[in-house]
Amino acid sequence: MDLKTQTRYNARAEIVKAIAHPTRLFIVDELAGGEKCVCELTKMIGADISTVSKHLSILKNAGIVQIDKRGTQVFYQLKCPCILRFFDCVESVLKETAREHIAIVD
Amino acid sequence: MDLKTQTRYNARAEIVKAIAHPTRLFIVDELAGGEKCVCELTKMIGADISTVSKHLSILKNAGIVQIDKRGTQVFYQLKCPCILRFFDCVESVLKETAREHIAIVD
DNA sequence: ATTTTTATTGGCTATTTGGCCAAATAGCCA
DNA sequence: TGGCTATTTGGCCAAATAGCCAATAAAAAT
Repeated sequence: MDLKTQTRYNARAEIVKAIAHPTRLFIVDELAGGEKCVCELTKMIGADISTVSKHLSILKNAGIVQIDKRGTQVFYQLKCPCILRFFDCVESVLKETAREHIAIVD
Repeated sequence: MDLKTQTRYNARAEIVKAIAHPTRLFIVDELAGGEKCVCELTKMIGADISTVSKHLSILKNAGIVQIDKRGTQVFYQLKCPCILRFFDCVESVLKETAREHIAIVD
């Protein structure tokens, strides 16, 4: 694998890694319904606000979300809703795996 | 966030984490063109075969690939080619980010 | 001007991940 | 059987990740 190919896959992996966390998947799913501020997300998630803020900055640095500051609040919104289509695929992997496990038991 | 929701997102994250690595993204991309055995992939990747084998087992445990043993070789193939569609989205995030960076310089 | 609210950053620890090497396993052929 | 090839597994270490708390920043309200 040459350097250029490697660099390309590194860049892609950075983006995938950004959503490879339960909390961040949840955030992306929530943002699908429209922008939310940090405190709203924090309430839903139930972790420390500093933790949620760090998750959001990971998503922002990956270019997946963008921010809009209004007053003391910061609103996050999805930049590429195409990510949501991927969730259907993840879901189908889960369903297929579940089906196979059932088949073994039966 | 209740326990059930948390469990659901944990399961999803396991799958996303499985492809959140440059080498594993490369493997998935290669398998898009048809099954490959461990040694073929190892040659392309240029890492230790044990390293490649571990990457493959991560993909297998996540339910993304399946194996077919023939003789001494183990062939891996994509189980859910829908993952490939997601790559287009990753690519568009990268392009958009690049465009913004250029806009700052201009 | 001080306080309050909202959010980010730094520091710390615990855990997970990724890579290599060495050892073990499994099938094939002489 | 013994040797060869292909693959997996275990052990170890270095690096990255995730979470909390405390400290800081910035805008709004009193």
